[in-house]
Amino acid sequence: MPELPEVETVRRGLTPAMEGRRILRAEARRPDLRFAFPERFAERLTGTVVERLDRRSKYLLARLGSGETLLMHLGMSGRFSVTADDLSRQPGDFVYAAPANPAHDHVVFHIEGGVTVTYNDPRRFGFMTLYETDHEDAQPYLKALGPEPLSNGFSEDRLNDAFKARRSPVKAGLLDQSVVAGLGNIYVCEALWRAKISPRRLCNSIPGVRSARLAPAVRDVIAEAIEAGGSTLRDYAGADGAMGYFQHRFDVYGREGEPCHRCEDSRVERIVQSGRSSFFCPSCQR
DNA sequence: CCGCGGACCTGGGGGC
DNA sequence: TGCCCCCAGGTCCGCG
Repeated sequence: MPELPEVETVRRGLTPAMEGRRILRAEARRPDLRFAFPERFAERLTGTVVERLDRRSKYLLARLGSGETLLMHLGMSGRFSVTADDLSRQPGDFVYAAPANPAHDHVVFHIEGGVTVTYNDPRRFGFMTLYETDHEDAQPYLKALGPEPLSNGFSEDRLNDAFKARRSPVKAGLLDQSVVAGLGNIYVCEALWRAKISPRRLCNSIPGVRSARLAPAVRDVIAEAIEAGGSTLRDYAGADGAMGYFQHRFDVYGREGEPCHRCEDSRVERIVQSGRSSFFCPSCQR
């Protein structure tokens, strides 16, 4: 579920349920997700107001009145559901259906106004932690992140700098969160298709004409995916947490054996790179 | 320092 | 129907 566009979609969905509201009670129903929860986790959340809900890369950052930030990562299978007494009455408000298996409801926030936000994560690759907001520069998960793909910090020049001395395949280069933050397997495959670059091509051969195609391809696919996710918020109820409808616009991801959308005489191939599937058109991606 | 493979978990789908 | 293997949107750690 969660690359940058999905996490941004979740952020927008959770905002009306959480922002400006007090957490009356928090429950951690087990001692850990991927990692142990921090000391007194539930107690530190209880009674504080969520002043703002931010996102950095694939991390959700709840700014708390206590001076701490609650950092949340959805891993591979993390989902939030929201139930509310009154939220669903407002246009644009956001209510997720309850997830399928309550055995994996690991964290529950009881929020003022009759709102309940539940974190469900079957695989438990997600995690949550708390840190002093004033010390965010030292936060280990955030410290090494590269620029947001939609920010001014991400550009053709940025790719040139990051890739010129790098010998790994560009697929791995774009998955490196210190190069550009927030891409995952799907959007890397899609961006490389748009830029007509083979996932096997080495990073150090990207600077130049290919960076000039790749930077806008990354930006465009992320922006379009956010747009697609945002426009289908209300359809999430009862469905997979954050797919939006961008899945119907994939050009290569999950399309092994199907025709390339650019060259009709060629079919999408799947290869494995660093243990993960890469989908690409061997004809137009070089 | 870099790059890769394995580990961490559970569930769904396909093949037999 | 049951079982087994493969696959999955992420990240960290240890090895070479």
